[in-house]
Amino acid sequence: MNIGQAAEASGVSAKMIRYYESIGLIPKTVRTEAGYRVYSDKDVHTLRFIRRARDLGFSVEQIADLVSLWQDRGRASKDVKRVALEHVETLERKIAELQEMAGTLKHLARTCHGDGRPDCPIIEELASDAGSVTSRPPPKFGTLGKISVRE
Amino acid sequence: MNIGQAAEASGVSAKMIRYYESIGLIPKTVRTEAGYRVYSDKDVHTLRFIRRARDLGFSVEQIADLVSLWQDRGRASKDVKRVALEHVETLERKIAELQEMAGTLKHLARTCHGDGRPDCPIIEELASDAGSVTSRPPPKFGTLGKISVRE
DNA sequence: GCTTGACCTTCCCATCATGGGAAGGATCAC
DNA sequence: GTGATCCTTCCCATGATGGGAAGGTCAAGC
Repeated sequence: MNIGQAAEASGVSAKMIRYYESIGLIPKTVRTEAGYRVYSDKDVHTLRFIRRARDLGFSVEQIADLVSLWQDRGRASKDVKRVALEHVETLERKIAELQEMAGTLKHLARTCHGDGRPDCPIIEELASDAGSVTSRPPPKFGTLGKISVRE
Repeated sequence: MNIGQAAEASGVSAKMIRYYESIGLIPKTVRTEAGYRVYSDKDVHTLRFIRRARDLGFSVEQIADLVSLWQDRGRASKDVKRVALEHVETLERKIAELQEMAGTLKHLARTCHGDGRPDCPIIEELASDAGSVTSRPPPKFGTLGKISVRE
């Protein structure tokens, strides 16, 4: 099977399959004489595993752990559980951070007329001289990076 | 005031101040003869405004809107409110997405012994042949990008 | 006046996962 | 054999941020 079919079957784009190969997440495939990558059903299975883990928000690094645990038949389930629960914690920290942003904004928006007049508590809060706009200001040297909410 | 002092006073790093200037979010500053950027208290005020908006998760693009609304004394508060509420919606979509991931994982983790034995529902779910791991699979051609949960 | 350290400048690189696209070769269906 | 569709590699872009190098500037202390 060529890369396009493997992509179709696994839900991982051809571009990403090549990328995963380049960073060593998946091994280099067999090639045809012409240099085309060739995939087996087993490879597709692995790719699907990876896609599911991505859908759950695991980083490529964590996925590498998960894949090797998956392929280690003697693994201890606690090792898998640990990876999963650590990720849950990360997710929950992010959720809390986003919720604080959304909460602050909703509160400000509630107090804003939202009509044709110029006075607006939202702008005023952003422009205020006081410390921080969030209740717990993001620690300058904290462990949490900026949250990305790009679409 | 030099860039370092402006950074200190505003909470925006010197690196980011230069970046914001380079992309046109803030205007080019006056320079000393030696080429050093010079900032006024008003500039610092603007930078602090920007930092607060960043803390609330607004993108640089949205911040550009907010800054120009801020500086437009005749703005309609509804224009500010719209930007804010659109961002709240984005935040809430992200929150829901992260919550779904966390929920799925917590459920799987609950059913995993987490001991020395190898059998693990988490891995099994990732490796399963069924469709998607999340209840509503991320639409392949949807409007929502991948969620970033990097730290 | 000269040295030293702290500051500033620009420029390039890295992140992380992903896609776009170009240039060129391979394969396949007709 | 020809055109369409695939594949290859390579480079670039995203978004906000930091790291760091190479070199210029400035102020304080001697």
